[in-house]
Amino acid sequence: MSKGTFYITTPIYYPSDKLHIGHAYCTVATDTIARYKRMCGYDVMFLTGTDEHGQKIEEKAKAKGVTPKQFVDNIVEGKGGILDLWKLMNISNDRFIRTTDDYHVEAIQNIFKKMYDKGDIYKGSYKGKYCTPCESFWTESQLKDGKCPDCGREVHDAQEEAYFFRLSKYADRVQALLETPGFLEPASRVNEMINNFIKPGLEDLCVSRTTFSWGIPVTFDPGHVVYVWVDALSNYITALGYANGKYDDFEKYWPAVHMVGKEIVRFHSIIWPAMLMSLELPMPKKVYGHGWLLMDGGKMSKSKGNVVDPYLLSERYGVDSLRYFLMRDFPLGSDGSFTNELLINRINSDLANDFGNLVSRTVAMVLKYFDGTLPAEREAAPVDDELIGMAKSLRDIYEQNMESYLTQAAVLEVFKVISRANKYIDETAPWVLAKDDNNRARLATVMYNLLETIRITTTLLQPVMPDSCEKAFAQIGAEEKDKLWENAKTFGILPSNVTVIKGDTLFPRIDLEKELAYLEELGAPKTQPEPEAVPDVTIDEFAKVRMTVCKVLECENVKKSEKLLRFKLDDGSGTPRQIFSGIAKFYKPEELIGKTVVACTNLPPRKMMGEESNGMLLSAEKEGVLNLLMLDDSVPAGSTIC
RNA sequence: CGCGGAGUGGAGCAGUCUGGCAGCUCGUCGGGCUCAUAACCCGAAGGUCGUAGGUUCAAAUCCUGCCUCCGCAACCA
Repeated sequence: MSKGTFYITTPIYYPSDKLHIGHAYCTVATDTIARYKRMCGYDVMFLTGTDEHGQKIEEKAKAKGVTPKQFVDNIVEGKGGILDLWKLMNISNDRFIRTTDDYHVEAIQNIFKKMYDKGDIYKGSYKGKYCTPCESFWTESQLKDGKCPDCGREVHDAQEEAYFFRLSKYADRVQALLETPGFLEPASRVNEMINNFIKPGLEDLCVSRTTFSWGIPVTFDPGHVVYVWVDALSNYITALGYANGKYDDFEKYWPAVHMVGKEIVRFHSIIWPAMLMSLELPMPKKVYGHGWLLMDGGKMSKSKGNVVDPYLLSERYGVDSLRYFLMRDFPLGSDGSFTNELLINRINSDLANDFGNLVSRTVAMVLKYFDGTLPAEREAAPVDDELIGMAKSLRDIYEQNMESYLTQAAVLEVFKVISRANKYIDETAPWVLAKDDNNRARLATVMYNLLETIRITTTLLQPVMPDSCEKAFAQIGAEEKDKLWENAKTFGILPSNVTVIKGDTLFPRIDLEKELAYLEELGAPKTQPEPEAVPDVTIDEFAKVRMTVCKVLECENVKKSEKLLRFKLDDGSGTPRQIFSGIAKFYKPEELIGKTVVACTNLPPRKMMGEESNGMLLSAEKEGVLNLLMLDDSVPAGSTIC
């Protein structure tokens, strides 16, 4: 029965925070494809996991006063954590990899060594470009006007050593791979990758760090830890047992289909293939860059307070409803906007009104007219043909779409048939047939055709809504064999004397107004990041901050920047001080000239839009609106705040 | 001239490659039905396809300019 193996992966997520609906979207899409492939008879390996190393987690853990491992353990395995979320959302991953797992660590060390021995990883010594305050080093091309891209300060020749991967060596082969039809989808990403990254020239990639320790140590050079690329991307092969003894599935499942967000297409379609080339392994079968869910037209982000909690939505409206919405409303390859209203409308119209209600009314009629069990007699009519025809041809259309990762279109086709079935009920008017006993055979035929249509559509909806389909099957009296893919293109699989069973409402209707009000109320506090505990500051620490009263001498917009204003200030020192401030949205430059403002003047200089900013103007902020702190003009420039 | 995406009835989208009566879902209005989850079925209204020009017998579709929105990048100390 097995058609062979199929290996599909999600990205491994970075557990520095709770996951949001965007992560859930990607994972549900991958899960749907994995379930579809299993249904078709493939031996599927579906992998997801977490990428747990790196500076950011090290810092977050430190701020919380726990070890990095404790920190990620809590986010991954803790209550309401990532594992809980995937369990709740019915994600059918076969394996879950954490980059802190022993076998992965071991494998990475082996892989690193292997690439080093081959000469594809070499120890580099910089000509320069180290930023001491940031403790970061940069490649020549990363520098902004020759200065640190992070803080804008001067960099100096660094004697820092680091390991590099010869990415440049594989540029031509990577380009050829990118141009291979079907490798990177949607195809529009191909040009983006080639134009932005390949054509300007690939530079060798720094693959080790010495500036933080939360990572996998380089075995032959303590002090270095493996940086994200090798560590994270390799998960796709280490999870199969490559270069480690934990599993032995590499030969069986590799190569993979990688589902990734469009922001990380670059790493998966350029760096990862180059690494595989170095390891002399086969290329991934496909990299699919899916779009993003946008909130009210904008990107989802914590700072915008528009992060949607998949946990909350799943629990309130049902996992399958959420899964269905994600697969139905968004074309996989492009962005889509997420709103609560769309979600609820979709659940009501498609799931409650069309699908759920079809099952409900059909089962109710079989119960009412035949006490639940159909008699064997049949009487066909021409009106049956269109419905039966659509139901029989549905599987092929569905398959075609699913094979092209057009999950949205596949689901849409299923619902066309569901709609047709609802129309069929009107056309045949079973309640009229039921009035005359002579119509028994005809009535039974109508009921049977409906049950069969439900069986086929439910079969095909299983990858998206596994639990609900199970419930629907139970109601129409389907047995295991009736749920199979092999039987989804045949009409007449249910026994002619099938018995239906009344069940609970599959998808209860949702009161739109009420729920929107509820979500809004809940959303406000819920989407705000938990207020970080504000640590106490000693008077000594506070005294370190030097705040100086300044008069605005000049103020102008910075060209090509929508946020920045450039200020020349009289800080009482005699030489004008230049400060940039991101308040262009709230003030016109001319209205600020001559005003008395306050600046923090002992911050290190910072490079902004190519120029130096020497300090920070103080503003009052609430809900994203900034008000520049202005003093009475009688306060002289150069006064300090104390 | 940094890179890219998008502007189509009230909302969300398809159609643009390969010109040929402007389509889908939701919403609104009218009707039908009573098996069903106030559901289902039928019908109607509603669009100068962002804008200005060009090519053509014919443009949402091809070409040129412009406007607006969004994402990346940058930046928001």
